[in-house]
Amino acid sequence: MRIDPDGLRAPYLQLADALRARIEAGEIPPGRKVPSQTELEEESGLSRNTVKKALDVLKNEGLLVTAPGRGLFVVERRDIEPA
Amino acid sequence: MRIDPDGLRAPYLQLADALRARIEAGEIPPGRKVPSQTELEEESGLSRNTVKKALDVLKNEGLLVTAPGRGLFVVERRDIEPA
DNA sequence: CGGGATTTGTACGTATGTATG
DNA sequence: CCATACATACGTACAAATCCC
Repeated sequence: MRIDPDGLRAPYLQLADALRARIEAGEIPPGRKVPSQTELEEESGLSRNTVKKALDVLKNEGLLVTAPGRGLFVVERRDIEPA
Repeated sequence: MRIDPDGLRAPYLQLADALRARIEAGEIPPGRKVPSQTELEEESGLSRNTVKKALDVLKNEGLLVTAPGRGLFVVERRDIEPA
């Protein structure tokens, strides 16, 4: 999960991109639980807040949904369609 | 800008609601500069991050755009239509 | 062009609340 | 009751863009 803190693109966007790629590549199946925020923190070396910010992007895109106390889930595939 | 920190609705959502109402009521004309984040902090009594989170909601709704170094602007009215 | 003031963007650390199991 | 996991909020620091003198 290489994140370059000095890259042109902000780290939270790099993380969002990386996760989006993994989801769209089918690496993380729909309806499946995704690595927890804590795991993503460790994988990426970013802070909790920054990880959440990346997840916010993907939630806004409709790719992910979060369930308090349960985890992070990939939304059923319905291609690209915003709210 | 009464925000109830103990309300059922999270403060950042209360602020987003309040701003949305002011925009949709035409109180803040399109293309006009909106109170700065610092001003919104003072008006609402919320922290910078929380104000920004409220603004993120409205930006995602397409109601606002931000311009670094310049400020916050109400988007030209094109009714409700996401990306 | 320099430099300060203003304003938004990004990031971290921390504390607390809520939901689930 | 406890552990895990996400949600909200505050404070802080620094970067980048813009504006104005």
